[in-house]
Amino acid sequence: MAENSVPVLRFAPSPTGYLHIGGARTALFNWLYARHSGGTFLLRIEDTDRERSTPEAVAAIFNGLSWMGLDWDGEPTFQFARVSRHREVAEQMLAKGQAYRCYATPQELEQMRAEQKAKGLSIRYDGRWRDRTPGPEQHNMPYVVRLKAPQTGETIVHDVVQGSVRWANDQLDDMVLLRSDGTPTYMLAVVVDDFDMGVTHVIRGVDHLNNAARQLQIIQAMGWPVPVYGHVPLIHGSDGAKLSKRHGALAVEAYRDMGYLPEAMRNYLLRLGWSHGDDEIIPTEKAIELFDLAGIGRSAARFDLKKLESINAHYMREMSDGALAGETLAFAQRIGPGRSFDAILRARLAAAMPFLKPRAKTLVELLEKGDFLFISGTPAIDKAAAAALTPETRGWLRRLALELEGADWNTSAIEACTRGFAEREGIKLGDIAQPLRAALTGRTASPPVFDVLAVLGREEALTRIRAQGD
RNA sequence: GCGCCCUUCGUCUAUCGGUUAGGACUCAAGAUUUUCAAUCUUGCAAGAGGGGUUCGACUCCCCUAGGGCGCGCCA
Repeated sequence: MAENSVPVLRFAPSPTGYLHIGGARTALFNWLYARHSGGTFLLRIEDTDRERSTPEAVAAIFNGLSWMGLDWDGEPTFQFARVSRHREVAEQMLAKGQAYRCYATPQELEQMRAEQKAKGLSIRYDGRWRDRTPGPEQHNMPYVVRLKAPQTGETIVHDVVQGSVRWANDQLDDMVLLRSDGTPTYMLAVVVDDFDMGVTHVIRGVDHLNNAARQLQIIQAMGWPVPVYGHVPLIHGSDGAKLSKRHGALAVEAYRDMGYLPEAMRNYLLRLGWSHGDDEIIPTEKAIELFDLAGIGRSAARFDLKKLESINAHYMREMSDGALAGETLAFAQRIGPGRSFDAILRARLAAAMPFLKPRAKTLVELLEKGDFLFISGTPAIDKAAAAALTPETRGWLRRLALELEGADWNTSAIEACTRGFAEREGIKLGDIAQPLRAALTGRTASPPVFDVLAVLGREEALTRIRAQGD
């Protein structure tokens, strides 16, 4: 194991779809460890499956990682561009007798598997061409190159999260290295690329644990250094089943559009499977400082939107008013193209932020709760708010507006004025506060009314109150 | 079917043989309050089952059950 060198980590997704939650966490762990250890974080696009790889998916991966704030070092590697190198390694193995040509046809193999299944045997290649020399009838026939894997003994993967996992070699068959069209398989490509890129730590999902054994056999055949392996548990849906489309949002960009902050996402994903004592809120900077491979747990975690929400709410409250306002506006413009905000609206939002942000768990909710800020004139009055506007309360509003005209326009002055009004009218503050809130926001729940008055400004506020005054 | 992995409150987790099994989310109650939040306080809630090992097991071993992953000329 390359212990003395600077760690080289990589994230190697195949571009066949969006960047999903599980991939994002794998990328996060790799990134955190690289940043923690002063190592390198590389990105490799595994696009050897020409059928399923798309440029859109490549873009989605770039965008997803960028949104997550996971920056990679150097230019991304595209695996397909390296096929000749992969082939070269396969040829070397062939020359050294560590691989062999197999002329079995797909149909033949299919039949073999069917027979194995019928007999209740485990399904694996039976090595029919392992020690067979091709005869004249094989001349010009298509063949694949297979690894001549050891048949006795065992292959042991020393994994930093799973421990030492061992397979009896007779459980592992001779895998295909080169397809009949001369292109490399994933197993070969991964090993060759990791070696060429100097990858020292392979951190990925447990779904690759079995692959690690097979890849290790190739590495051993080539006499290459063995990377440190770490196979992290998968993320499941809230029902405990494998995360799939029926669980709804899988793409990280979907969470961006639901109004989650990348920092919150990082914190949440980090805690899914990794812990540091009782720490829950771990900002990225702290995470880089603390992250270690030893802290990764072994069991699968369920995705819990409520907790993500809670963490997101925390980071929103922590963010400075100006920064959050900027974030919110940018978000609003992205999800609602064409929506623009003039300087007055921007200023209003920033001013309202201190009492708006503790009331929202996502940017979407923030925008929704603050919608009364973005309109000019009378807000739409909802049903409950309408009930607060009776002939009697409308009368109060009309008279209050008169008094407010002369008040200083800041929260405490407005409050003092209103309290004085209530006292003179012989009513409780709450009696006037609710109709006032209804007139200003169209709702019965809102930030403190006096703050709303202050933020809206004298003109706008009085217009709304007068509109509801009888 | 075969191989490998996993199993502490509903969820994420702490515990690295000796704790009243801790924290967080959720939920409930209370405090605060012009509403709703935020905040604070309190509460509900867990070692899958069965065997061992040990003076003593959530922790170590075995079995069972449940769940997951893999078994392609996909990655």
